[in-house]
Amino acid sequence: MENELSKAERTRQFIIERTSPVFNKKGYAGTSLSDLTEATGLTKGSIYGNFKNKEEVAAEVFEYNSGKVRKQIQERIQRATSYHDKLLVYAQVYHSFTRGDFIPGGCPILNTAVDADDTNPLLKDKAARAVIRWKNGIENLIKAGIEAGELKPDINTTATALSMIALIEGGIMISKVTDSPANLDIVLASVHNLVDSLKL
Amino acid sequence: MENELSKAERTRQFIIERTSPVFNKKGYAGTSLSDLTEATGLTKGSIYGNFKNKEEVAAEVFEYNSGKVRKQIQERIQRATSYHDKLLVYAQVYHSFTRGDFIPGGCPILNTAVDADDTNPLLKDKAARAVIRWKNGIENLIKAGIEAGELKPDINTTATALSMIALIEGGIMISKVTDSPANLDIVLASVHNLVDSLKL
DNA sequence: CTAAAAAAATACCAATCGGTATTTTTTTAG
DNA sequence: CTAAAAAAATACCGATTGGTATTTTTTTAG
Repeated sequence: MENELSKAERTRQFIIERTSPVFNKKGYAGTSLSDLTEATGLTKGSIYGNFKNKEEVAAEVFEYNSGKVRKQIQERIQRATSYHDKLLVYAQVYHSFTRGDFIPGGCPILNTAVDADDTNPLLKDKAARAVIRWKNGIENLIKAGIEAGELKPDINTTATALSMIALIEGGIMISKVTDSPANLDIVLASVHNLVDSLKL
Repeated sequence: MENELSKAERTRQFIIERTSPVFNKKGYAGTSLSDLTEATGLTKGSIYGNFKNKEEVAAEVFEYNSGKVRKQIQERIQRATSYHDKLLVYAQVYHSFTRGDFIPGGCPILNTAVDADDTNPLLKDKAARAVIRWKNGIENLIKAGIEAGELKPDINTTATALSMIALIEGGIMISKVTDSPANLDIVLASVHNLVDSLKL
């Protein structure tokens, strides 16, 4: 066998990839087993041979979707030279969100958080961890920027991080529901201004 | 008959009131007909005698929930004397959101927008109209504040309105998923700062 | 108080739901 | 190439889904 991945690993990944847009668009309750068989071309027996149940597929799909966004952001942050530019990456990456279909259905964190916060503890916990990780990432960038002498030393890091995330997620919600990418641009300009105001 | 409302009108309203927390928490697909009969104590026949289908109940429930929030805000805005204080009402009202259960399940606009934007055109349209109405309300307050000589004349009204809404809705999402009302307070403080910065 | 009208309950429907036991096919290691 | 192991397909399960036709009960107007 040439492939390093077992058949099981490969179909698991295949199921996750194919069903990821469905869960992100329709939500957990709105996605049925027949949606999964339709999206994959596989049968129920095959899906249940690779996953314990629907919830396990949804959980792995969330990790897949949110990980995709996170890696894209991390990559761009590494390429950015100043901490100011690193912080701007968030506004830039989410700009492309409402346009193309990098992640069909929009931000998986927003979708899963709202979908699961009153219904599914497992998915809620995963969404919460993603938010906290994101917050910590921004805070650490700001702190590093301060230590490097690039940013103002008196910044409220937590308030800045949470406000950036809130603006982005709220902006995505607004632009998606109003079918207006321009609305997201306007809100992302506020994120841009916020990041600019951190500079010394 | 003492009551001015017909029996049909009264049960219609009764069904809307009783099922409103269910739809707001579980979403459209996640709410079943048996959830509706359970919440009301009525039978399916009774519900379908008063509503065309599940979607019509959900649509009226959204109007009920979002209207409840809107009226609360309007009432407080009328009592506020300065335009600065009127704009602050938004931050104040949503503060109580994550605490008590004024609207169980959180902001109906956020919930319905995210729930319906890829699945239910009717509910999506209602959520979109609610967002736009909210945006126009803020814009009109700012314009009136400028004309009254209370606020800076060079404010970007659309950007300010959309950023306020995005901050509030994003903040609600964050605080609900992380089970931290403090996180909402932090974001609402940013809204407060934003409103303060509009003053002459 | 009564009779017509309206509302609610009962009983039912096919379709689909998430999930499992079993059989068939494919992969894998020797 | 072969045989054991694993994966996928088939066939099935009871429960629930949204919705309707019909009957019973309640409201309403005179």
